[in-house]
Amino acid sequence: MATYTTKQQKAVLDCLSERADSPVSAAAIVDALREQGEHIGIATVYRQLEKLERQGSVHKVTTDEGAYYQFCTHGCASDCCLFKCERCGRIVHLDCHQLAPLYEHLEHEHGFSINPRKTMFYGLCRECQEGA
Amino acid sequence: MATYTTKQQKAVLDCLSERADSPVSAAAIVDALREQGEHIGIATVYRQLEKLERQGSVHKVTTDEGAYYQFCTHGCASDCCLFKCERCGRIVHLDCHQLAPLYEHLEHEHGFSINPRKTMFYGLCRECQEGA
DNA sequence: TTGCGTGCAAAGGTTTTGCATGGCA
DNA sequence: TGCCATGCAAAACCTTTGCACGCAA
Repeated sequence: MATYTTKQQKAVLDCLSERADSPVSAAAIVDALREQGEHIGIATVYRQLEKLERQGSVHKVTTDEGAYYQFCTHGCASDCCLFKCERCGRIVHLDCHQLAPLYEHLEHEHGFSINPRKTMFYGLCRECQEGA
Repeated sequence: MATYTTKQQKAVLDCLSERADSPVSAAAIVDALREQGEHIGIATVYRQLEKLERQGSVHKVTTDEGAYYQFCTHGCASDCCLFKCERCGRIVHLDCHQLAPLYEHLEHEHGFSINPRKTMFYGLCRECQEGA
């Protein structure tokens, strides 16, 4: 199956790569592109996101507020995860050298091989803890 | 505000407690109760789940396939998390003594206080790894 | 009897799908 | 020119809400 390069395709990918490492929702992509004067149907955005996810350029992460997509610059090695603040809703990409040994332990002792790209920690970020 | 004890309320709670520690969707609760001959509207189930969540007897967890609710027998201390297999969809409650030090590290070194009740690891369970 | 809880249906939000048209190769 | 990609609208889900009625206290 051949695959064409369209301007919509490029627009979605550009939009994500400009926001590398910060997850964006499909609706936010449509809004961002509209501000640049590009009108793209949300169905197209979803279809492009699915395609980008299949080819591995973009990661889909699921939260308590719907799906987010992120263009990942680094290789998403075994020492990262995602964190979402339950108060402010911010999602951050968290790198921590202590994750790798944990993931290894979970794999060898518990039989679960972890996908760091989707793994999501919930809690409160520093700012929201202070404000609480 | 007074609160009444209804048979629907009891049915939802019983259904969850029979499946303690394994997350169940709202639709699954309706189905399970129907099999017992109890017809309960899904709106009622959602309303009961919300109430149970507010009073802390039930935890709501969000996955890539919608919300699940679980009756938690133990205190959900700082050494647990949830794991969902990306292949078979099974969700398990994972207790691991290595989680507590990680959560502490994330709190003190990264400023994120973790909520183990909602934190969700994704990956492959042992069975699905072998079958892959 | 009072008013909370229920059921049904409708509404809301997000994501997917069908179909005719547009545009890349 | 072929056929993949797009856009729009409709459909499909999941979850919430409105409203009249039922039922616990």
